[in-house]
Amino acid sequence: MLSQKTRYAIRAMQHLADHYGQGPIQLAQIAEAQNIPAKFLTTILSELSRFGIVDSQRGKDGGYRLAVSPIDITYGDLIRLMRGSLALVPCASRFAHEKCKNCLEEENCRTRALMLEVRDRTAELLDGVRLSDRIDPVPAQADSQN
Amino acid sequence: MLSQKTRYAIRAMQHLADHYGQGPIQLAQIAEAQNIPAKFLTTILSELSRFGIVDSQRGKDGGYRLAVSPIDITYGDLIRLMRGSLALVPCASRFAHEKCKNCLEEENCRTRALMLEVRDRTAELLDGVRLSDRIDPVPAQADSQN
DNA sequence: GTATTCTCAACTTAAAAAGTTGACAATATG
DNA sequence: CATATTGTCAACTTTTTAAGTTGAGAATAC
Repeated sequence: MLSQKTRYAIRAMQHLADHYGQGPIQLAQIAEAQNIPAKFLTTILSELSRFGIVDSQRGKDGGYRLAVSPIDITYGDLIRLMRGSLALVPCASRFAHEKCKNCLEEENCRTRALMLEVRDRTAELLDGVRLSDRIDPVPAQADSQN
Repeated sequence: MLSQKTRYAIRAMQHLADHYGQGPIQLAQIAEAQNIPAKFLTTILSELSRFGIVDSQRGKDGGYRLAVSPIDITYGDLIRLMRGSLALVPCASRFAHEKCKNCLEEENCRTRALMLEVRDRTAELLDGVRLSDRIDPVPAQADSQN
């Protein structure tokens, strides 16, 4: 599962993408529109700013804007940035590879191949959609198979 | 990421699958072979036993065995059982659907469609591999793209 | 009846996530 | 330059979840 913080970050970035080219957007406005605790958003936006993916401006009429065109930011980028990896297990991460704690040797791991496949397919999907894309919302019934 | 507990559960189940039809396997043996803290494994196996997916037998020469043929248990099943869902966000879960906390309305969520796609592709992969399958281990270099 | 093995709720500890505080730094404007 | 506005950031608190342990008990075999 994505953390709440990651989800907030995604929504904040969507908000900035939706107002791309319209000058700086204030934190308070994003917080309100996206239903994110303002003080917490502070932490998140500063982080994104340190990552270089948003620019900030202080003082009156300051705020935040994307440092990059929304066409150049994928959901995969955001998730990797915030949570470090798209993989289900540390040893299946491509960018943040790590040995799984208490595991047997990777060479004879029974699930690593599968986990790598999952991570690759996930990446394919998440890297295929950009902040500039407006995705059609899913109608409510589409998901009531349970 | 999968929790440590889920990973332990998977390995324990693999161990039982590998010894399917050979009578009950003792917890201590699984713990040792799979490098899982024995006392913690106690909790995990009891849980799996309550789920009805393993059978247990007490007393001398007791132990655990799969309650179902390993051909009828997929990795998807195990992960769903242990962590409740395969999805990245609560609202994209098919079996444990839930509203995402602090989110906007699902009807105009910008990522739900994508998240549902990810969950479906993940499920397709994870439900396509069974405990009876021996997967070829991935050679160490295959993953060194970083 | 005793040794063995699983059961399970209650507990502890540790770690991560979520969120807040408050002092400070940059900028705009009068 | 004074002041209001807005972002910065490290330190902190609180809450939640994960990880693991304890110990008394119940079933079974011999």
